[in-house]
Amino acid sequence: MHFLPVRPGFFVFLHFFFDQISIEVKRTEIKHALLSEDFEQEIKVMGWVRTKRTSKNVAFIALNDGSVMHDLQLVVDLEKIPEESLALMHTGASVAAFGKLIPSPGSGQRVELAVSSIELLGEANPDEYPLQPKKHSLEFLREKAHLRFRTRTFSAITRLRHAMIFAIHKFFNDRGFYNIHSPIITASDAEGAGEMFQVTTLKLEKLPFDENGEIDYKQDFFGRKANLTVSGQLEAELAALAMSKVYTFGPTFRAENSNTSRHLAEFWMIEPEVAFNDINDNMDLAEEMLKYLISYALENCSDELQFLSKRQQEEEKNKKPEDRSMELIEKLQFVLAHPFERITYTEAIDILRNSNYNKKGKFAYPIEKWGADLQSEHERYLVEKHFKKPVILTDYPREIKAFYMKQNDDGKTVRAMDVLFPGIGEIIGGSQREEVYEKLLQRMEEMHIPLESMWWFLETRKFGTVPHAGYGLGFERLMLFVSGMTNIRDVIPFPRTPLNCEF
RNA sequence: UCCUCCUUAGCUCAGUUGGUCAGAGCAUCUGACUGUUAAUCAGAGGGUCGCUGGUUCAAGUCCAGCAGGGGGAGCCA
Repeated sequence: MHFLPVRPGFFVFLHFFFDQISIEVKRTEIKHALLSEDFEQEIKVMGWVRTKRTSKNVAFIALNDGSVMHDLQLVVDLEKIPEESLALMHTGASVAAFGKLIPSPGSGQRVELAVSSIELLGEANPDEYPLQPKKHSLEFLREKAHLRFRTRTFSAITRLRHAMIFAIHKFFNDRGFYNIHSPIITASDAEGAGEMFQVTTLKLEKLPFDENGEIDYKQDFFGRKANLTVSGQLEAELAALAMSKVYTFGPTFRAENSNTSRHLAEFWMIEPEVAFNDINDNMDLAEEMLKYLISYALENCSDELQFLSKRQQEEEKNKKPEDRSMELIEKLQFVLAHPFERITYTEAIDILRNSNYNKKGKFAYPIEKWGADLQSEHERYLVEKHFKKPVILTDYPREIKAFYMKQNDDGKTVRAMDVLFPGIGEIIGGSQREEVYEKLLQRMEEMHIPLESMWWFLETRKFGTVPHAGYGLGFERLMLFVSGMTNIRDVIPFPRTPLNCEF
């Protein structure tokens, strides 16, 4: 808590000489003011006006500075401070207020600030300022991404997002993991994780060509073709095969033309990679991590979760009761209370094939034979209808999974692992990795992975190879689940999607 | 990229089978008001109904194209 380093009397003296109250006194954050028991010292708060209500003798300003969910109520006695001086303090204006905290006689807040002086820092012309003290659509706010931090919803999400970022680092740090900064720019285009953004300093309007008429990348910045990373996994593997337990947490770029509420062209991914871990250790780690993060949110962001829960219920009140989500906090506690269901792809196919949904033809893609990739509707059925809790699917057919996954002895499946969450779908994708040089090489050749650019990856299997496993967690998908939001563009400050790079 | 829906005042939305259909709430301004909680009450201003064509005596209302946005699918995290 920061209170004035001076006695009240001295401050009045100061204030007499310095009309600008913003200069001499340290600002008290609203978060701290709301918890304060000190009703003697005068404090200064600064923030943005949420609403202003005026009556004959008194005016109320709800002030927020982003430090906490709640606003501080400023009470202005209009006999001491003329109403004209409040005229420009509309919603969105920035204000510095000075006064003593007092216990609030009104309901709705414990304390409020009895304003002794107040100063407009920056006006927000209501004819132009687009945000109002009312509900705006999330679509509208996406087009006002520069201002949407000012809304309760986005300030709540921003604080929650920070808490989750912090909790991820804490989780891994507490368990002896090392954070690895995997490269953002890579020359390998072999991950097979999707279309890549190319990085170049070549002049696009004047490309250099070689004798074969091909673009001459020898003249490019790196002397070769380069891209933004689609995954830090391969580099994390290199680190894990020396440091044992590592994780990356960095931006990831996919140039897919994906237009869904679950995909971004730029997103943040957490990729732990652990030497000596097998697929079961991998599942344990994933489940422990997700539960840790959820309980961290429950313990540290209860105001935000309560607000987001109310927001979600308000949003869904027009839905049929059976289509409504489980209440947010209840949903999070439910996930904590139950072990994730762990089944193999083969078992999942059997469940789906024998389901009433399949027999009644309710699937757009009926389950017929083993080997087909599961559609979203199938994953949703397993998670939301059949098991009604998170599900970890393992041992997928090797034909539908990446080259680096550990091959099972059956010759048909690999030790892949997808964690499926209700409403989100795949929140984690991972696997035990193929550590046997010959098997990895063979699989890379079969899948036409360019070996010459992956020599370094292969060498880790040549020198001191060990079993290891890891996975990728889509950070924004975690945010969707924890916040109860439904569009991934609303849980990242500045979403990057096809045709959208405004802010 | 495919399917589907939407685009009316600053914001959220009503506008029934094409014919007083240019409306409401919030916001803004004016006034009232006992300390309010997205305050309340009364009044005022505010829109070439996304854009471009077409059908019709007549088009927010029907048709076509374009633009922007939503939801679903695929790709995946």
